[in-house]
Amino acid sequence: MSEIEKNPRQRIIETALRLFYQQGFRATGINQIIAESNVAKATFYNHFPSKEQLCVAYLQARHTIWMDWLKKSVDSRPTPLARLLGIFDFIRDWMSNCDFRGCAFLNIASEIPCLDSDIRNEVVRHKDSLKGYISRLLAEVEDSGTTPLDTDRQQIVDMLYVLVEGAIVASQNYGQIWPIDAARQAADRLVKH
Amino acid sequence: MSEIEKNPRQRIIETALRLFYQQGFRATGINQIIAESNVAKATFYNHFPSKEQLCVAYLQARHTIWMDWLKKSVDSRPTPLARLLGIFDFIRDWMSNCDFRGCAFLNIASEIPCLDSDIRNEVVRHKDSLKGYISRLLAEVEDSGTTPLDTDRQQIVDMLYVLVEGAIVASQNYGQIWPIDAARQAADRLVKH
Amino acid sequence: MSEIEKNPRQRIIETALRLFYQQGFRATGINQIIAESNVAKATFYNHFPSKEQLCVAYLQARHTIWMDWLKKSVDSRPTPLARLLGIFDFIRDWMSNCDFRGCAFLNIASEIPCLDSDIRNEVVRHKDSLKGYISRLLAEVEDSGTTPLDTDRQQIVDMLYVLVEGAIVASQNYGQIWPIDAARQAADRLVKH
Amino acid sequence: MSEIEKNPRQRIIETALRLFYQQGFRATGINQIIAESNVAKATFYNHFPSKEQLCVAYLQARHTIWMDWLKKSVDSRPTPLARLLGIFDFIRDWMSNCDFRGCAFLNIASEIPCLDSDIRNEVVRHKDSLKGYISRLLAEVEDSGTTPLDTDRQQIVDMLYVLVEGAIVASQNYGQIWPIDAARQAADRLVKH
DNA sequence: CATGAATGAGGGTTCATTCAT
DNA sequence: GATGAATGAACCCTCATTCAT
Repeated sequence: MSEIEKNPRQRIIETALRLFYQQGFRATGINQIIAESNVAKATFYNHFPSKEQLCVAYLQARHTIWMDWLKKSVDSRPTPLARLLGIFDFIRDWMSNCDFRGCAFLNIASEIPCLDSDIRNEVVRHKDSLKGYISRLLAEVEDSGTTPLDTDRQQIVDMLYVLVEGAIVASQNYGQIWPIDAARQAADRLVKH
Repeated sequence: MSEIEKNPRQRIIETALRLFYQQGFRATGINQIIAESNVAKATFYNHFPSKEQLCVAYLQARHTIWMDWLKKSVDSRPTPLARLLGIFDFIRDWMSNCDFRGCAFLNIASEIPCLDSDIRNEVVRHKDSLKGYISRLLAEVEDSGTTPLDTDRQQIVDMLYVLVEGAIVASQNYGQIWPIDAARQAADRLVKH
Repeated sequence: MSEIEKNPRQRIIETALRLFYQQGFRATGINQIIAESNVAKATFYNHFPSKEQLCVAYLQARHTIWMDWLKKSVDSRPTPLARLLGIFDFIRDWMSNCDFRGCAFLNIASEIPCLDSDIRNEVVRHKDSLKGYISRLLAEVEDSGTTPLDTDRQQIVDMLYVLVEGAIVASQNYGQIWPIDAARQAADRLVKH
Repeated sequence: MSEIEKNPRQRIIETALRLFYQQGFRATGINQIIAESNVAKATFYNHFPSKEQLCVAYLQARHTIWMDWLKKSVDSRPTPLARLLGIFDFIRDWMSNCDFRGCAFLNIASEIPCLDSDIRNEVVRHKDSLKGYISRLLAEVEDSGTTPLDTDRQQIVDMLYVLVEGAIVASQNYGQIWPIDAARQAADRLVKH
């Protein structure tokens, strides 16, 4: 099925997935989006009331895609601990393949200072979802282990989540992999001790 | 000394420090900068060849200011360990006071995907400087301790740096303090064990 | 009968009566009209070939409504003279209740400079009708009076009509009632002397 | 001096005087204005912060021009009464020459329903000025007359003002001269009796 | 060295209308 | 007869930058 045969909304979303991520929100004009989506300007505005709302739809689509990537990668690991740390292995692969562009959500959030906006809400929802996923992976580790964690599990989750964020942005900043490895090692220690 | 008496370059830098940080790079127009700097448009371009170069100067100024804040806060702590962990205490205070706007450098980097640009280089320099500072604080902890760290010191530095970045961006995302506390606790553990 | 049960054409006309009058012709978009009429876009164009033709239908509907208002008000007065001057009393009430938005027909005419258009023709027809009504009311005054007017009746009609128009637009401009009172007083004098 | 040599602001105002009057406010796009003014788009916005503010400037320029026309015409009449009624003679000439486009101020007001806007304020100022002028002309008639008016002068002024407005809009509506003559005749009677 | 005027490309959005179904 | 999708031109406005003075 050629690109042109898909419905306009889908074409717009796919273009947004590419351009918003690679160029940023403000750096990407509506004109470029409609041009590369092969869509008339009014058609765009029939589907999305504003650029901001397209951004919300973009983040929702990105959330699904990225979480699928993550889960698929994590599920391929053999043990609960490998799956938990597999988050960092996935981030390693993903960051290597995205030219170290980093997290689509944090990048957008950097451009939108206002905390209570539809866009920022979508970012928080994504991170909540990620944190929930970390929590479930950690629970599996606990269940499988002989010795229980000596710390409140939620505290460990928070630490792991912070390590994930740090790994992403530090790797993005340097355009290098080592921050992810450092985060993985730190996570490994925090979980084991 | 009234604002108007300062030299134009300084007024522009101060305006940029405010606007670029609060609004973002692309969201801040040259017109707003020159208007709030009480400077003629051509005067601006006499001092800065482009908006991008102003951004570089902005980041350089911001680097000095932020590192001074950090060091002043850290220096007030009594022990080497308190100073090392004091980084997170500082971040707590700072983020509470900046409306959770987060790191000026990472925010700009999110808007500028191209890795090899003057702006991104300035961001890396800042983070290198921060990492070096962490390294020195950790060295003081080591020197004062009875038992040496059982890990390569640079590895710990990397972990701590990643925790710092994670603390900042996670706190920025949620508009809340808990990620900083989680990072501090993780750092505490990593250093002690 | 609920709004939604009326036929589409009627719903469109009623929406146009509201929006064209309150906002103006050009300021009111087709999209707003179809949205507030709960009508599909193509349904609209099935009933009206163009926005301009909707405007014609709007003016025709407005003519009926406004003349009914006028006549109902005038008919409630006891004497021929009271009825003639009752035009101004009606305008007083009407302008007070329409937020001084003024004459729907003159407002549209202001937006459509071209004299020979369907829209402008509709405006002229309305004003001819109004002038004819004034003429009939004046005839009743003449018939009831002992002394005939010393001037050609049509001349008086023209003067009264001009006073009516002046009362409306001056009151609209100022958002005040006094021009209508002034016009009434002038009409009173012109008829009596 | 060729058109192109005048300064941009003046060229823009002159274009606005032509286009806003002939086409209307909303019907005239900024693009047409800048094209016919031979001005770059940004140059336009350097001189006028918005289309609305250009409209204000347009009305101010129009006020000066129109009042000058009026006064020059009135001043050429021999007696106080001829000068007072000369207002209608001027309107006759003016309306014949403007293709019955009518009053620039009332036309704009028809497009801008909101009473408390910069534009509507400018309209009111113009009409206040016109009414003041009528008042002064009437005062001269009174001073020269043997018998004083048996009515409060301000009441007569209001009537005359309403007649002027009615003459303009009725003539505009019909594209004919007779409403102006009717208004003149009514004014004549009101002043004499 | 400092200035205000001017630029043209592009920003996001809405317009009245037509089309296949 | 009724519909929702799609159109492209036009809307008002802002952008970073350059120029003559």
